[in-house]
Amino acid sequence: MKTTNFYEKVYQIVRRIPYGKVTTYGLIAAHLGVKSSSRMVGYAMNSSHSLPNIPAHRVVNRNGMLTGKFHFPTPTLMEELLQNEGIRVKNDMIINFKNYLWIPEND
DNA sequence: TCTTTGACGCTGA
DNA sequence: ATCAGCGCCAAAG
Repeated sequence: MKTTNFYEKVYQIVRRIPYGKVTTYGLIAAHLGVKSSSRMVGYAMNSSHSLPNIPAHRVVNRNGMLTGKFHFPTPTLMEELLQNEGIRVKNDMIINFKNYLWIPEND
């Protein structure tokens, strides 16, 4: 059957993001083997609101910038959640982003 | 069925 | 180092 598991894969990875950690669209896409489709990852997240336990706020772009914050119920919710996890956000950007960066692995 | 969109990333100037 | 433009690929209308 080989349907498009793209979204499904993305959701699984995002769900695996540990508390206090963040990842990027590019890393997720790369993990799926389609690093060129980094945009699709974010697009998939758009539907993530339909599913629970999808910490979309832990997913940022490769610059560590909260690009998708405007897509949240409130544009401040995303940084609020991140800061709530101990991640410092300044100017919509994660401080020491690289320090909080989490890379999806097969565990 | 075809067109437009899109929470990104990279290369070139 | 900074700015701008193009490319990717899948999903929804």
